[in-house]
Amino acid sequence: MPTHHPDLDRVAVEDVLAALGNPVRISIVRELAGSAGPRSCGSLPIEVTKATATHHWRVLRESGLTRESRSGREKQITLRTAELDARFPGLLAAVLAAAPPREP
Amino acid sequence: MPTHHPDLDRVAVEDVLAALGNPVRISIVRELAGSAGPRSCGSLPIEVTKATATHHWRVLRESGLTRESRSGREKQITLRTAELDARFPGLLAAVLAAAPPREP
DNA sequence: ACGAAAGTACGTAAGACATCGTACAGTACG
DNA sequence: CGTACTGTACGATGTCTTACGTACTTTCGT
Repeated sequence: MPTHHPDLDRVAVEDVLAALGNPVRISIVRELAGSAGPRSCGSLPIEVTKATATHHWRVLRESGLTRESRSGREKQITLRTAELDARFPGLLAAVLAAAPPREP
Repeated sequence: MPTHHPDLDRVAVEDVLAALGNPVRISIVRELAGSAGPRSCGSLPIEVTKATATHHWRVLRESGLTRESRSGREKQITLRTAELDARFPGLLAAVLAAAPPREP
């Protein structure tokens, strides 16, 4: 079964938002956005176990945010930046531009 | 205990996204955005029971998306549009501009 | 004062979600 | 070939979410 990547035209914005509405996943997305181009999964700074990471990668992929591919034993993951901006103009940029919350 | 509205500077973007990542809530937000100004809760087209609606209104309020007030026995609810745009520039606009998914 | 209306509080149930450990599969390298 | 490495599959578990019914509070009309 080849890995499935949804057609963005069929994705609802609330599903993208739900995928982004998780601290682990948004940190992955920020990391991917920080380095234009594919990134090997192993190089992502992740604070959960491998099994949990796999789960989050799948949620991101199924929501249409990322694209996955395989090279050797490593998985590569990319943000679908251009496609996302065509489907939801300005959304990803606005999310990525968000300043962190004030602490106290 | 007066109703609490968070200071948006202390809100993390992923919490706003999580609040928006639900079909009932995003439809409330779209409705509020469609009519600039406060809206009485009873006038919102909602497809859940009153108890569930109360739950969603609270999630929206606690995430910083809406402001609530009381007039008589009716509750008024507003989108914190300007504040949100100052804290997360372009985010709400991008979300609201999203086209619905293609059906088939 | 009484009854209807608008929400809320509370308890509860079903389902989704995040997380992990362990076992497994595929690939690379010696 | 055997071992190490990368990630997946599966199953378990605890927590969070969504949803509801019912009972209650407050407020408005009459």
